[in-house]
Amino acid sequence: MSPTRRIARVILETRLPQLDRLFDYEVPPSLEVSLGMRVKVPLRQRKTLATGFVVALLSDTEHHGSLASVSDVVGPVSLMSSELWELAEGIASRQAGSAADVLRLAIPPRYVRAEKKWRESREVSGSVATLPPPPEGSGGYPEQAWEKMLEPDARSALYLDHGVSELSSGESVPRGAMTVAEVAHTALSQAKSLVVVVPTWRHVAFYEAALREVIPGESLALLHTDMAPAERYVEYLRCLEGRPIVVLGTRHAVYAPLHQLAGMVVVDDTDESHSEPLAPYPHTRDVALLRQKNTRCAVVFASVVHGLSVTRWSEQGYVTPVTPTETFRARVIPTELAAGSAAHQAPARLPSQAFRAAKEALAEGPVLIQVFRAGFSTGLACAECGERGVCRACHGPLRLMAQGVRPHCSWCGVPDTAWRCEACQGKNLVPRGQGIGRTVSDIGKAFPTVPVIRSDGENRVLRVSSHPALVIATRGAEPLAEGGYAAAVLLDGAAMLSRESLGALEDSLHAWEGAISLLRPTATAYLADVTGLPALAVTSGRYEQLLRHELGERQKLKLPPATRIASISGPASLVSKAREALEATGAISDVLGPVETGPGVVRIIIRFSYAQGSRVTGELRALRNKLAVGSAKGRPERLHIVVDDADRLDSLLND
DNA sequence: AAGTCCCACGTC
DNA sequence: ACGTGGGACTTC
Repeated sequence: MSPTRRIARVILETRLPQLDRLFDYEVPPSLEVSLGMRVKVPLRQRKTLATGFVVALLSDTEHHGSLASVSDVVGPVSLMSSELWELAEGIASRQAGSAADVLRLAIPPRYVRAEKKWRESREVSGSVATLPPPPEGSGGYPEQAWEKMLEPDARSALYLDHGVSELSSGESVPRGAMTVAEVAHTALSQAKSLVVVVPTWRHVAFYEAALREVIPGESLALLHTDMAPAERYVEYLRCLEGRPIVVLGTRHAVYAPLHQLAGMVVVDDTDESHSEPLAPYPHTRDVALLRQKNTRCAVVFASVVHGLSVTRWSEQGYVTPVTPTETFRARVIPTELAAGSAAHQAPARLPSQAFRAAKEALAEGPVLIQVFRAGFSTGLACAECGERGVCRACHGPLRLMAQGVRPHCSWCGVPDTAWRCEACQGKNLVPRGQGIGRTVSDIGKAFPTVPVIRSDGENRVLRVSSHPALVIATRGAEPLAEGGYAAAVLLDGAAMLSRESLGALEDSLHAWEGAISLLRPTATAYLADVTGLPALAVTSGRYEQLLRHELGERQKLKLPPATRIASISGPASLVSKAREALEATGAISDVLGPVETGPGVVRIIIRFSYAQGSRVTGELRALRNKLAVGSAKGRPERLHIVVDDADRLDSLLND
């Protein structure tokens, strides 16, 4: 045996759980193979070729038996750093999924022509961008706030300030985007890189404009899902060049391969777009946190109002709040709908006080009307007060499995025979959530002389001028008004809050505070049909008490994020095997279900503590890999596992 | 996924 | 005694 044996340890790019481990291959002398390269390797009887990434280069193997050889190199670029490999492995374990699936999210598909072009241009230009001086600080934050936030190992909850900033081009951006741009400038001035992860295309548009205002174009890379795949690949390659760079993008950007990484800024982490829709369903928040832990860089959660996860970390002292010292917040007035209205059946109408105020404000400029439109699942609510109907045993959502049948809990499957509303003791459950979309045309008719601008998911409007107009937008699609809106009316509050999702409260707070942040300092927002603690919180702009209260409730009811949770579904035999194995470890708190979700397919939900988290998900990953069977005919049988994503869990119930 | 091995069951 | 069809098993 030659002493200079070269062995490549490879993670295969395959979706098969049973191949979610490493394979060693001999490297033939004819091949230039380096760490992180994509290679072609023979698999099973040398008849099929698979691709994979080189995880390690070794001089020996632990494999007993002969090794096959790497057949070829796919491109001479090291696409996967050791850091990325470590991250992918960690996320796979955390989500009980395959490392290869995580790498598929992190590394864009290859485009040979784009890659060639990039390599040629790289040899020619080695230009170094000069950083302009820092922007005239919008101020408002403590001295050295950004330097402290970017220190190694720092974890922060940055409260973005309200308002609209105007760029030199005349375009408007949210002031928070300028704040983040200042942080980016600080990172570059330290010759380090920064990742800015935003939820949607809309955010990319605003943050790109803000960043271009303060940093050179060569120092900015974009990685978002709406761009052409070849372009995305080139941007990924630019990250690998090693020069300090700011990467702006949607959730996949959190994996951007960067050498001198100062930190990651995660914007609006409660936005549902941060939750990955592909297996193993990692959330940007969790990826960012693990990457922070692995590399000891900084992480910043930035938002106008924070959600339950960040609040929980803040309570525990795990993240440090960074708040503006001087800021403004528009006035908020809660208004009630006509007496006796029931949110679950009546279409939301404009409260008379808000109607009058909107009419007046329209003389001064644009008025925003925020509506909540559909997208939420059918469910049950108390006929008397509209409170959502939940199972008394586990607090899962109640559903009517068929017409005229007793409601069943869709988490634990137990029928609820004598339901009582926790809020008002009402006895009747009714379906809810109809007719909200109609509001839009009703309101338009009430203001016949003003232009009406609609902005929603399909019809995206980014900006409106300062001229009077009625801007009706669904939550999250609010255009930016030049100079800020003259007033805002926040409708459908009750429907948003009673939505049958665990994220309802966070979403609502975020939607409201986001809309309020778009107002002029002198303007007023009218919050319709919301009462109690939420109304108090929004009116005062102080959310801590409400969020702490909600966290306390979640603790009592054993709901995330106070506890960890995983849904396991698949063929009944596999699910019960997994259940037995998990119960035998003694590491899980309880099991809900099984519930039959299809012919022969069942689902259980397990709950477990954070302390036992890595043990449970690690075990779950091993079980999934072990129980996966490939059969030539019929669909391969495997477990489908969703970890910690209560909202995805809700949507799975609708399938 | 897909080829290989192996054992149970069937037929003469 | 010999075929064959379907499961389980393995993939460096």
